[in-house]
Amino acid sequence: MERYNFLKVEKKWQNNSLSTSVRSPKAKNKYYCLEMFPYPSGKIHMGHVRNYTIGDVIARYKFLNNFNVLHPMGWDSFGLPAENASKENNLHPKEWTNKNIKMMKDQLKLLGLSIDWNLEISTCDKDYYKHQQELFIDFFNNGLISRKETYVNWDPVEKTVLANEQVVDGKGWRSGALVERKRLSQWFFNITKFSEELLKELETLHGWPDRVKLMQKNWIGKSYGCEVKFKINNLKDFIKVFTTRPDTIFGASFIALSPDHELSNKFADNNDFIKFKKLCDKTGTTEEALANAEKFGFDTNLKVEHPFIKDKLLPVYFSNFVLMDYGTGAIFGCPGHDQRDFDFAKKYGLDILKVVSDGNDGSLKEAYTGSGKIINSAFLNDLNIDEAKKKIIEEIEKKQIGQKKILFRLKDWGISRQRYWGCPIPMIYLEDGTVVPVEKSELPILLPEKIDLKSSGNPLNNHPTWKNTKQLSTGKKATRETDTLDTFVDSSWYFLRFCSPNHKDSPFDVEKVNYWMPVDQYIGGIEHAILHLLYSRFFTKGINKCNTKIKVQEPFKNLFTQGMVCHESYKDKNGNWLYPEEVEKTPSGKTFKIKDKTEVVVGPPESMSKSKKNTIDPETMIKRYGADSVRWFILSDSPPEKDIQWSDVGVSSANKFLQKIWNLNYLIKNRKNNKSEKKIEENFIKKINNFMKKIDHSINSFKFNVAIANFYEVYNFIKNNLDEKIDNRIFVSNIINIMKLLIPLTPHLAYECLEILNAKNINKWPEIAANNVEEVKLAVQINGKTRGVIETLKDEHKDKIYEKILKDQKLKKYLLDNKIIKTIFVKNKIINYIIKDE
RNA sequence: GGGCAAGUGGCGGAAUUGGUAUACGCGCUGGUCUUAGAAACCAGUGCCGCAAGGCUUAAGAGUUCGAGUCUCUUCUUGCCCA
Repeated sequence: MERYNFLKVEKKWQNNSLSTSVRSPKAKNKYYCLEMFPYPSGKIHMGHVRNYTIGDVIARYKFLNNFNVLHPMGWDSFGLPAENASKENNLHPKEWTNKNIKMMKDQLKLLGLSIDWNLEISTCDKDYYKHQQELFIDFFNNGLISRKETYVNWDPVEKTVLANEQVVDGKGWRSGALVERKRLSQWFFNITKFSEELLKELETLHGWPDRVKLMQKNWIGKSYGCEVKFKINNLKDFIKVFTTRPDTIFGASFIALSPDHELSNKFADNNDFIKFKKLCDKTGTTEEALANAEKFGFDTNLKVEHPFIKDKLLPVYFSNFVLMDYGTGAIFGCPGHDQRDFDFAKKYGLDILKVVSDGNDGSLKEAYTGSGKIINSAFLNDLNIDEAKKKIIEEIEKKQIGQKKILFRLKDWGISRQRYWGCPIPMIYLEDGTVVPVEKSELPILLPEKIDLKSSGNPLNNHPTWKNTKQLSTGKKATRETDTLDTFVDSSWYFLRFCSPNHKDSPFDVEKVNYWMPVDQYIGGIEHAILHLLYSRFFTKGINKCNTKIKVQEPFKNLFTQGMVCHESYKDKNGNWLYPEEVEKTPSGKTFKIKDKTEVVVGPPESMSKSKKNTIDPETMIKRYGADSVRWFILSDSPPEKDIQWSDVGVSSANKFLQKIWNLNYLIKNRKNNKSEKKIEENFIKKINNFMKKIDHSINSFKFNVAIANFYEVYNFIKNNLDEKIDNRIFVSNIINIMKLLIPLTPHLAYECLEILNAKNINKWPEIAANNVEEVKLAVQINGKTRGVIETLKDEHKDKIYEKILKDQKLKKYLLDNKIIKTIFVKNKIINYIIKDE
């Protein structure tokens, strides 16, 4: 017997269109299978392997089930790492990126994926970003883009603006630097115009995990509240505040304004205020940063009148925890029932009033935000919170000092980045100050080839000539926008471009988009649950608005979020991280460094990351065990939505099992034609069909680990039946069916085995009989406890079953010695006798 | 602090959705083969017990003829939001 040569076989099938294409244009139904495209960092990692293997299983499964499958791949190839790499080794970002793409593509090909490489796109390619610029102009002309001067999160290390969601714990997500507030003029996508739609249509996404929908819902954050005007004492002016807790208005003890509130103009020359404002700039702009930061304020010495308590005056402060772009930039502070207000009141010695009963009589040690009856609030007393909200809003509206208001937490999407390696924004500034888009005929606005990335500041702005231009229609002098687009823009429409990636005149061929979209199955990491998916939904809606011929409303019909690939980490005695290949384990469980035999500290399994060196290189594994083994292992060990722990033993045993399948195939090929016996054959066919049903069901419902368990079972079954009295033609044809089921998981091995068995119509999922069960195993329970199992015919009557049970030595004693009070009978499943001692 | 998941052998995990708990794999134990090891093959493997049998799905209660699955309480872990 020849040993399975995966190197030879995998190469063979990776170059055979029978096994690489999943397109069948004549098929009745289409299926768009998409995995999140990678950033070309240089090498694929195990996360990619998992993501793309899952996608490949689905694409192949659908193809074999007679779908015309679109399964493309591309590169999210703009972004900062290319600039950093360029600084380090003097390689132009474009060259660095394209070199990485080439390497990663070669690696992906080793996995044997059914990707249609003719559709490949790269977002840094001018043929891609040209169309992105066109979409930008369309969005601009349709009022979906605006320019606003706002405070932004400024990353002082990367010297760029960060979106709120790129700020984690007050630090830049990539650099880790403390984020500062800076006032800048920025381009924004007006995603908030779709707040209501983005929220509402979540309900139509039945194929999305609930938790992703919930995360988006919370992110959009619709809240009902109310605006109230507080009259400034001795002045005619009002301060308009927004609150989601109008029910606590009787507990108000101060007004807090954002440092950017319009009233701040009055203090522009006040040195103390300027100092205070500088201090505020050190706090970030995220809600989280504001909540955690120490609260401080600046007393305006102004007072406002309480609208419902006669003669009560409230002090007005500027404070660092109120955001200008949420609500009106002003709040009333109710220290008793909001922790931030509580902290502030403590610091400045302001009143802390209780207006919602917490069930205790004593004073509050922290803000009480739970439910309870309203107290100390005149006409609101004894109402619960919701009733009080309704009542007070009525009163506020009656007094004409405010009204009910719906507010969203979602903010417009700032897209300006002060970087070189991104899509140029196709806008120009005329000398008279007007800002207009360039003519579409001028597109693409190309990035300059020569660029200085080593000086600080915005590289395009530093460029000697690039920004100088003229308005095409008038010939007027103009300056180009020198910011580039956030790379999240690039990935917000690539799934649409894949439908017609080579379409020249416009971003997409409408007919093809309407045929392929929506994506039937989108697969990627949970880390994109909010941003990428929300932006993509926004883009689809925006495109819809600009081009009414596009029919798609929601881009991703079904979403699957796979778990991470984890590995334990290793540290030597000096605290340096070690790669797994630098350590060795003794059978007793000790781990030591191979180099000097010193002991190593083993950390818990965590997501693979370069910084912790707990990575396993996919290419090394593929070369050692074969792509099929790697695919098999990564599918087998855990359900795909959960984290998986990488295990060398696991891949190795996957490899052993695939060798066993190969050996079995060889045995079948050379099997002698035994005398056949009809009953045995029928039973064999029935059993195989049951296995096929299980496997089909498992793959179809994304339970790949279960599918693989089913394969082990059917393997054991076939192996034990090799010498049975089964005609060889029947034997082989059934095995061929099983091998076909193997195609989605381990395509190379499966195609090779099928070829050896002379299978016909290889790319067709076998027919699986719906229900061929004639005999069933029925559990026999006594008082709810299972006491045995009997075989019965399907749908057999319970009296017959009773007769059968009486023939069973073990079971009959329970029934004959006792009185049966009741019988619960569930057809083909259980029979339960309730008995009583006699 | 709030919300959402989840908790099953030594380990990864299964359970057709309220109906035989622990499938399948890893590991381990014994055996065959081998000069030896690796590989391969065979057998065993939830716990207690010689056995008959009993117990067991984080802990406790409840609903039900019947609960890993449904309800409540508690504990633990993870994720998201503050």
